[in-house]
Amino acid sequence: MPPAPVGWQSVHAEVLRRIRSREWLPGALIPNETDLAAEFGCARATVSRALRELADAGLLTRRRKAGTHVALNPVRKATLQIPVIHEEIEARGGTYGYALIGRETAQPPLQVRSALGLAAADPLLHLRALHLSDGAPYAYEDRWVNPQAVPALLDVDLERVSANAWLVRNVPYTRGQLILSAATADADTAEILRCAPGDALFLAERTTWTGDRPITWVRQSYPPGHRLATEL
Amino acid sequence: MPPAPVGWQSVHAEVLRRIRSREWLPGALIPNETDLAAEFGCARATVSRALRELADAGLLTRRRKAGTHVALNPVRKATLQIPVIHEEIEARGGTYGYALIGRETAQPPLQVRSALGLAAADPLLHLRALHLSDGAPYAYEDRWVNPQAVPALLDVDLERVSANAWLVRNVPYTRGQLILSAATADADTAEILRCAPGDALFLAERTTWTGDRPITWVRQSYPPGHRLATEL
DNA sequence: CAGTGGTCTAGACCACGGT
DNA sequence: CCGTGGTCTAGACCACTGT
Repeated sequence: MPPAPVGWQSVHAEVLRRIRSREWLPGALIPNETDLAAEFGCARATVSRALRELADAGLLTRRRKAGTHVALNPVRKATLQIPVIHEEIEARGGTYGYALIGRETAQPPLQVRSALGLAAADPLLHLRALHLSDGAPYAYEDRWVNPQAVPALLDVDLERVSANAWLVRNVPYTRGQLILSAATADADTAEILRCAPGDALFLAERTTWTGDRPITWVRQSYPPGHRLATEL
Repeated sequence: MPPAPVGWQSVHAEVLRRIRSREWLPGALIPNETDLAAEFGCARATVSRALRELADAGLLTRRRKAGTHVALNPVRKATLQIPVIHEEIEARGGTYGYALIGRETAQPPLQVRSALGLAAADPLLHLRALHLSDGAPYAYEDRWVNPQAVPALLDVDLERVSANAWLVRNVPYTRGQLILSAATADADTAEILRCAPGDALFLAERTTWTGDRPITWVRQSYPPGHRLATEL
């Protein structure tokens, strides 16, 4: 019988086991790639692949010459999926609805200007919309779009297609920022979301650029009870 | 002069450029690894590495025999860093402080029992603590620990070392869940965080297991103004 | 069945950064 | 300086899956 096949996943699993079992303590130097390859009976590239994955996951720290150490503070990384709301709702089994509340060209407030890095007070396209799940308010969306970066959006029938969906498909971004926070509902927002003024809303603010050209700033407000969950 | 050196990063960059420039449209089939390797003048493994990174990032969809396609919905993934609060505060330039508010053994509420998957009403260690930045309340922590999974924690001087820090260093977890949400502050929490009752708090609830054995459930409440930011 | 991605190998050279 | 990780190569075999 030949020896059990050694793949990078089995090396990954074994190293992970040694870390979790505290056989290799936090901060400890582990054997170098060549030695591990000899021990596991595989090529160095295979060990390299396994250790790279563990380093990406934050469990190992790797430096040339210094070697590979077990991370002192296993960085807890959580990967959030930020789906298009349309799909987020249908994934939960709801029926998606969309209502455009307002569409105008206006001067953005300071918060939006600074987030987008716009110095001049150029007017932006201001869109307000409500996403619905089974007819009930799901999220209120307050969006500012730079028309210079997305001239074609002006010709889109935003009553039928949400700006969200259209932008995702038509304007690739190269950089984006996401900020999560909480805030109490003001009277207007409460009415739109059909909750009480003062209720705690979950906010997700996204800013996106292509290169150094700002595309859009959007704040989605979720009514009480909304949860954003992820596995660690 | 030899041709410019081709590394997987340059292949990555060029493929990314073609996707963003819409040279390769969403849904389109792109050339296979062998052809791309020939085009770029490098080994197939180099192309493979580049395409794998892009697939991991959600920009490409790869299936054997079907080939590699540009993703229709570039999944917007956000990787959140969940640091130990101690470091989170010091990274912002603040001085960390910690105060234990309560420590008792008690029956957990239903929410905690179900999150941990505990059927029997075994008593858990209940810890309440306040994290401070420069003396000001930074986050209120409500934690329930399964003493059967972590007997050694009973001997730790929790006045000096936060349970958070101790657990991170001493109890590796194999599975965890993170839930982010918003809620209004009740009277007790408001007093602890020195904010007004009814203020919107940002909540982060974490549940962790080793194997199928529950370790701890913790809810950290952040006062108004707290933001969790990440790059996309 | 056959095309494509997924992986392994053995060897090589290079870049970084402790010593 | 020189050990260590980072990467590339050319070739090979395998696993999955659409046809």
